[in-house]
Amino acid sequence: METLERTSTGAELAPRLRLAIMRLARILRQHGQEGISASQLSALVTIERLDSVTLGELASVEKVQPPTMTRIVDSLEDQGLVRRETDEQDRRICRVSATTQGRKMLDRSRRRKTAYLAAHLRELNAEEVDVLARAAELLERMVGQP
Amino acid sequence: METLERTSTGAELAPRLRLAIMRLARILRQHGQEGISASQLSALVTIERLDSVTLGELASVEKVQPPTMTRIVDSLEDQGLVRRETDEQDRRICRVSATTQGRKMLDRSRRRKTAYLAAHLRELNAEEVDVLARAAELLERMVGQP
DNA sequence: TATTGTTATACTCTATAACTATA
DNA sequence: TATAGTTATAGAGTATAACAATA
Repeated sequence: METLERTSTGAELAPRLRLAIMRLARILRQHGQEGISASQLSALVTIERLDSVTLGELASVEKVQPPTMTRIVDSLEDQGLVRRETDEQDRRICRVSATTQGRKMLDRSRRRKTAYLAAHLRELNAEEVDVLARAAELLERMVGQP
Repeated sequence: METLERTSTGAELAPRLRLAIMRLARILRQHGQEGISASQLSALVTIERLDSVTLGELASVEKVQPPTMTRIVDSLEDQGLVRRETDEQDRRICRVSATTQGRKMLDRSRRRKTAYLAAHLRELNAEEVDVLARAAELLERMVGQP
């Protein structure tokens, strides 16, 4: 053996991985496009996840100011994708949840992105799919997913 | 052995991979932030890559309309990050290239994203880094990189 | 006359400041 | 008086339509 295993812990890997991830994400974003804007879609995802979330929480999670979230929720509500409800204990608070129609739209958007990815995964052999499956686990750990 | 290897070619993998990629990309975007807007940064990346690119090509690659690209290049030029030059053969054409300062800004932005990723890669063992290195190759192939 | 890029104008998305309703 | 959300207003960013310069 000429040398030990390269002890690189990502110094060369990081820039390549970064570029590939960013490009793939951009492609997936384009394929997920429904009729709604990126910020509306993002908010809808969060609304479904946190269900019955207050407008303030929502603004904070989505990193926009409350007036902006008021507008976003307005337009989602106009499109029948979410529902506003006044909190019964504290009537200043407004809770937002996804309608059935909103959930369906999310499903469609996800399915399109997934379909794009799946189509490309089909071109790989079993061993390569396995590598990506293990990579997915590692990436999930990295972004703090359960 | 109870069953054959699952012959899944990504049907279960695709949604997980999609989610992990999108989240990581979002985190990296936040870490790369310099003082310029996302569309300015994106255009600058393309300008550096295609060097001496015409404004029309640039608009087409970045998927914006020419007037929008005129604005973006205006502001990049005001900040000293790119340079406009009139084509000598055809004086209708305007060619754009990155200045030294523009390239430095790209380097900084990339270094920050890379540093974030590298920090997380350091928490992995050699075998896991290897899995991600192989995954990077596969993702590169998937997004059509050389 | 056709093509490349720019200017004029309008619409969307976002923010800050001021306001309303409730606690 | 303090808090949750909304309305008013202004600044980016983008698009389409009209224009200028060049081929």
